[in-house]
Amino acid sequence: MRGDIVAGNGTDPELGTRKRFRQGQILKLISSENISSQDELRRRLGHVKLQVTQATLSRDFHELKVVKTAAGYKPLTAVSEEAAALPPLGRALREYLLDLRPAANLLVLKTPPGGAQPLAAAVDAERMKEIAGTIAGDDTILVITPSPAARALVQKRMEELLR
Amino acid sequence: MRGDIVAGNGTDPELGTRKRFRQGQILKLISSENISSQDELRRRLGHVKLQVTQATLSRDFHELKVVKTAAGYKPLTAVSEEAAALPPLGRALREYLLDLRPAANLLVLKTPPGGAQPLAAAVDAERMKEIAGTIAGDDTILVITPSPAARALVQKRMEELLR
DNA sequence: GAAAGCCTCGTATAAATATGCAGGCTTGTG
DNA sequence: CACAAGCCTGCATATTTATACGAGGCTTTC
Repeated sequence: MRGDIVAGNGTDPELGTRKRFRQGQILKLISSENISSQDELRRRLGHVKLQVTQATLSRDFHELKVVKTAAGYKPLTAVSEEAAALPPLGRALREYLLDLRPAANLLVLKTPPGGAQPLAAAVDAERMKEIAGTIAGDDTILVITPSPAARALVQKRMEELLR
Repeated sequence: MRGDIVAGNGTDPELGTRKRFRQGQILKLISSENISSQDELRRRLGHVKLQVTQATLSRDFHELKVVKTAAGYKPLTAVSEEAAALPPLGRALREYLLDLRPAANLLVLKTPPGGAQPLAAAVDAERMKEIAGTIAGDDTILVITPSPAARALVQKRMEELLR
């Protein structure tokens, strides 16, 4: 027996209308203004005659699939959810690469112990035509290209993937 | 003078290498396993000989633009960031629509007071060929279509946008 | 029309995340 | 070498978010 004044469906003429309206306002506010917390949003909604608690907004965000990003709250559509994942090689490089050294037509990649095999596999999987082949030990990979020019190209691509 | 044992750059052979490696592992872990908090992630990283605090992971997430979604942590690429926004009509409907009533070849939309004009503008902007025209008052919009069939189509589309 | 099932939502609080501060590294620079 | 600057990070804690619980309203069912 803690709460006293409770809401129910409030003054709803139709079922769930208040909620839907509020969620619409939420989407509008987060896309226009720069809101930095659910509590701030709660205060803004007050201006529009919508009184709710932070808890409700947390639930709304969940339903609307709104996430908090460095640049404010964003609705996450099905589309954008899929797009979220690094390409294999990019991920492998980030994961394992410690050093990348050019040597004429060769590229020497250093990894932590045991990292060479998996990273080499990712490089191979990329099937870059500039790569003649790879040899991987325990913490070192030799990437062999036909020429220094090709090597430069491969190197550039890897550096971009690391960004 | 609170902390005693502090990390600095640790055993880094190269500057910032440890950090990069850790961030790679983070991306790998969050994409494969189902991690539900930064602290859980911290424990997982322990298995791979990476000792860090939750605070550091929070900072890593920020740098990697990783956000927390209902379905785990996701890296937010530039691409997916753009995709985040509802189409105008969908947003307007969510924002204003209280009720949607069919009537022969007409569709009556109810909004909160003052909502009719903006919503009607969004409907007009959509330029659906099944819509002959709209008339908006203060809290009601009349959408006029040539036939009941066209009306059904428009209605269906709006309901989908609301879903 | 009472019971059961469902929503929606507030309260209180637990859980998760972000951050101010300080210290250890490393890298210049005079 | 001493000193300053910049980084990465831990610690402690402030801030933010999620949730267990229960209330009240609505609808459906017998």
